[in-house]
Amino acid sequence: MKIGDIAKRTGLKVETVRFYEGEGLIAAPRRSGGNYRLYDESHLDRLTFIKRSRDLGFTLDQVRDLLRLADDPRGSCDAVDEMAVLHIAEIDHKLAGLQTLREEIVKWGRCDATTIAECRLIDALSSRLP
Amino acid sequence: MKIGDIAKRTGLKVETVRFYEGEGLIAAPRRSGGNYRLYDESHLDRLTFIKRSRDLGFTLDQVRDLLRLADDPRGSCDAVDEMAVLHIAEIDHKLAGLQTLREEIVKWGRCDATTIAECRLIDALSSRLP
DNA sequence: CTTGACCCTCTAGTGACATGAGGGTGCATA
DNA sequence: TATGCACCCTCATGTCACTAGAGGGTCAAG
Repeated sequence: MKIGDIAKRTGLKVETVRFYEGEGLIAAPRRSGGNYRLYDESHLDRLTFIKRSRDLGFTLDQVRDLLRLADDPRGSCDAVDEMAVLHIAEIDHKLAGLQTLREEIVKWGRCDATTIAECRLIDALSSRLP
Repeated sequence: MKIGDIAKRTGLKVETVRFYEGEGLIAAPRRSGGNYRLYDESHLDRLTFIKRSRDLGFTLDQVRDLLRLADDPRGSCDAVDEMAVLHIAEIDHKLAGLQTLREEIVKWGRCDATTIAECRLIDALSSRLP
């Protein structure tokens, strides 16, 4: 598999795959005569793991941790569990923040004024902080 | 007002205030004999506006637009309105994404396995993409 | 007169890539 | 054989919105 193929199969961009290699998240693959990267199924598995973890919102550092844990089949599952729980807490925090924010904006309602001078949105933004 | 005072009153960090000046979001204030920045109420207003906009999730470029609009009291309010609507749409998109993500993680349930080899979380992450 | 809180400029780092320059490879078609 | 085209390579730099640090200066209180 060339880098374009594996990118397509994982849903990553070509540049991102190279970036992950530079970051040490995946091993450098062998090269073709023309110096092209050649990947096999093990790379596909690893990149899939990374892609899914990233899609779930884990940072690259967290992905590094998950990979280390996943690489030891006899290790304990507890650490993974803990990461998931913490991650959910973070997501809930973000959800709450976005909800509040949405309500804030909706609260302005549609601005029926015609000029900026009477615009409620601009008004709300201009008001001094409490 | 010195930079520390205005930072406290706006809820911004000192470095952020200087950063906004460098970015041209606020005018450079006059200086004291000792080369300290000295701010007045107009700076306070503008920084408050920026801070509130940022808290609501607008990017600095959007803040720039909002400032330009706010600076013309006779201008039309429509553009501001449109930005708010677009912004809400973006927020809804993010909310939906986070919800899905949360469900994904919760779906794994608590991992009652003891070793990584049986861990459902690791399993879910390893599975090939559809 | 010294201490400590505050201020200054300038540079570099963060996360997770994206973009572009300037070139090489490999295969099909004219 | 030449040529076009899609794909690949490395290396450098840009993105966003700050944040941190080095190395210094200012100012009021005790």
